[in-house]
Amino acid sequence: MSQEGPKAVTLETLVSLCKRRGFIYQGSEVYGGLAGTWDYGPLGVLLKRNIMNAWWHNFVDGRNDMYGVDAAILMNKKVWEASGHASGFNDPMVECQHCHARLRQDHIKDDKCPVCGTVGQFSEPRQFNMMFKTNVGPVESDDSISYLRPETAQGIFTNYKNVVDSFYPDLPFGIAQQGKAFRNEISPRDFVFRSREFEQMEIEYFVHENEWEKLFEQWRNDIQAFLNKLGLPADKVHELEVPEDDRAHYSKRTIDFEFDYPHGRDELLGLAYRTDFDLTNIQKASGKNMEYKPKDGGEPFVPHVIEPSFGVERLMMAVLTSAYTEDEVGGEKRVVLKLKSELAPYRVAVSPLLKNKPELVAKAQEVYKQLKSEFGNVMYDDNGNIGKRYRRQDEIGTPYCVTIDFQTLEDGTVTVRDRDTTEQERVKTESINERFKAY
RNA sequence: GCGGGUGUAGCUCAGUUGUUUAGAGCGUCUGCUUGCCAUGCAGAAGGCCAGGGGUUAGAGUCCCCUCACCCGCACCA
Repeated sequence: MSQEGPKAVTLETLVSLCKRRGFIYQGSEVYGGLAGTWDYGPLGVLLKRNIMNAWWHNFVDGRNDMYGVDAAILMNKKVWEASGHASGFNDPMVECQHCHARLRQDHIKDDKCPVCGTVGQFSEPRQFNMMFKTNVGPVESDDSISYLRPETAQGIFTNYKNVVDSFYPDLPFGIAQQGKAFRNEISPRDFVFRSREFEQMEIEYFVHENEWEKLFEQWRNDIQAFLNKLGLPADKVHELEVPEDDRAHYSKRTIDFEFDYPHGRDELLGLAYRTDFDLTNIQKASGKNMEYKPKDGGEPFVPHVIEPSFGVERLMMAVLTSAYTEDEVGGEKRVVLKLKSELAPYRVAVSPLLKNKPELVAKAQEVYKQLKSEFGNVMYDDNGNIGKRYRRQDEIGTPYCVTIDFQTLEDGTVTVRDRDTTEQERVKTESINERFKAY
């Protein structure tokens, strides 16, 4: 088989581009870095925000059954005790390689697993808990211990009752949240794919138990449609039906959506049916009633939950991987980020053809301000020569370049150059804003 | 966390058996170019050689430690 089509981008190439062009820098770089942390530069902020907005627009604003929340990162430690995250923090744990039970090492007798009875199949002892521990308030004591949240989901579950009391939504309905989460990963890897501080976009979708299968399928389709909208090619997205043995014990079905990253096929997001596990747990731990009272007077019940859970950085890596292309133009390599217009950091770049001609510069500034005041994410670029500017804008995914040339001074038209086709057209200066609303 | 590798300019990399002022290409900046897809010309800036400690008369180069990144393995509740 000959190698047809574009060569897949390497992780190294992507990391290099991200740094060089101001998307993503290593965290604390001037001090030698801090493993598992990454900082977003001017373009990275824009791209990341565009991705998060696209998600919110698609799954929250675009639906009539969704509510947004933004919970605190610091939470009462009882949250993590109830959820099971806090167990094993103080004691070294071993895992039975056979049944995957996690046990305190000092509870093991005769090297035998008390759960399944297997002998001598334990992993090395270690701290399994990956939560960052901190103290709330000035006095350090056991009572003041809190954790940076290792997932955003609990912030939704703990507000479930608040949202129901405020809005009395009909079932099914969902609560969505975007926000940072923290995990003290043993080995952060693969650029921003696995880091210690990351951003999640999660939905807890509350349903009646009878409906979960139907609604799970709907979510599955909605997710695929969304990924497609972001420009991820269908042949790089894979659904992995997680077998029962690998699922969390409370989950009756989980699909991992995987993507072909530069470092290989790996998880992009998860869709899990979590039953009523979380709300029931909170009900037990807090003593508060988590039941939903049907408006038709039916029996109250604890809703079941379908959870689509996205990692922003992973989605961003998938978007960048999908967008990266290398064209051959006259024997020269042309790097283009073929981002969807709504995701591109800059909507359009404006240049004077030559920067030492005051008439061109003045006109270019005027057009720049005209576009900037309406769209915001517009770049002024007078660096080097026009060919280089086009190439640079290609590399950061700017869909259009507007060039003010000598003809502009004569007839008021500007050149609009298309990123993907490199074709140019002349557009009247007055209608230039209209031209870029079109996306 | 274990094993292997790497770390020199913004990026990609040279730098010999240890020796004066550390190099290239690209990029960046300045000026010129009626110029449209990495154009051409002239000039410039930019490096405590990842950090720390040793060996040596002398260290980018040899040794030790630390940090970060990459590749495997393990891990990813």
